[in-house]
Amino acid sequence: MRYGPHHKPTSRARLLEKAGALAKKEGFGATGLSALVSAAGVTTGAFYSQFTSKTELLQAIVEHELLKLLPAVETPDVDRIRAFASGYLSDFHVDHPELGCPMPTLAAEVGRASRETRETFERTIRRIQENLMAVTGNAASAWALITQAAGAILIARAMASAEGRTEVLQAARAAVAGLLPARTAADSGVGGAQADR
Amino acid sequence: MRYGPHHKPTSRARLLEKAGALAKKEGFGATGLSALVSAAGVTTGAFYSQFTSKTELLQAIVEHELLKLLPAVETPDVDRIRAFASGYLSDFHVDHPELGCPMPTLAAEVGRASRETRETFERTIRRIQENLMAVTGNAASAWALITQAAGAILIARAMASAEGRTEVLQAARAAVAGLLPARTAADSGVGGAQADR
DNA sequence: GTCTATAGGTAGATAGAC
DNA sequence: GTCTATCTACCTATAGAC
Repeated sequence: MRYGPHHKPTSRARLLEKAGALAKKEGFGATGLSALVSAAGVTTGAFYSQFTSKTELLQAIVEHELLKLLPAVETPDVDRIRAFASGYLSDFHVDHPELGCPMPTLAAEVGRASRETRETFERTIRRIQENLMAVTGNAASAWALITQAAGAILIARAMASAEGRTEVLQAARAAVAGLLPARTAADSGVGGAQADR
Repeated sequence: MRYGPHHKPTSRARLLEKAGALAKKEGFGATGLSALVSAAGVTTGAFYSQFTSKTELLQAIVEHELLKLLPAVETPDVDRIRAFASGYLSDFHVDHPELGCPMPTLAAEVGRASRETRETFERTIRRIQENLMAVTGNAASAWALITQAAGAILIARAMASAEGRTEVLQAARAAVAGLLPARTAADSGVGGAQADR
């Protein structure tokens, strides 16, 4: 869907977007419902007209956030995937969890959540993995790409020093390169590629 | 230190061990202090005689749990590291967070914690990475080994189906094999290696 | 559908007895 | 050092007005 410049998103859409960002930044369980709904500019009354419980919100956020990653991997172009990985494994991503991937921030909480929530996670992450398969050529490398990238952001954020974070990110970039088809001798440029953001 | 059969651990030691297991299973922030101290068989009074706050407990748990991993990687023997990785990337580890590595369960919370807590994490994880370097031969592969393994457990636990979990673990095992020195043609056995657990 | 107000429960932390 | 009892604050969820 496309929206005009003066379109006001529904309460549900604003909740998914703003509460999702806050949950990624501060943790879902650690953030009170009042903070989550305030971020979206509404109150608990509006929230409970859209969701039946707080745990249902986690499920909706996980699906919404993972679907936002999908367009970036819907391509058979290896260079576009390389560029995306470069942006994913960046200092910016480490420093801005609220704008980034939900896996490093929320996957541990999903692992402790209801089966329904985990089914939503699995169904959606599979769509990402299937798209990556078109580039890696096999299922295992696509999964390894995902877990290497998510794990690197998870650990980089837990490090205190900028040097430590850089070491982790550099290592992950090299590992991801090893999981993707080799580059031809012709187009070997020196890094750069700011990726999608 | 070694203890005799009738040695009773100190309150602090029991808190680190039992509260650590519970925090890994249910999440640190999500678990109330009373549950954490009850798991150790003590009360809040005993707790506050050992720690000044709940957040200080997280820091102590992170250090304690990471140090428990250290002996397993204190070897230059590639086969022992391979065996350890096999146990790490197992169904058992996915199913028993309370007995496993603190990174997949607690790293996201560490990333949101105080600088002091993150410094403790970085200092201790570096000791593990330095030991792995003796086997991988370079710093980057040692980091990539860590982030690949932790990321795989993180994502496997968020999956709903046994099939999904198995796919993720298998992919990670293959990726880890690619980061370790190649096996000689002589000793190529078919998997197995139940590892230390 | 969304607001305000509030119910009932539990959180982290402290005080005083022993 | 460790217990029990308790403080204040905040939690999720609901009720009733509009």
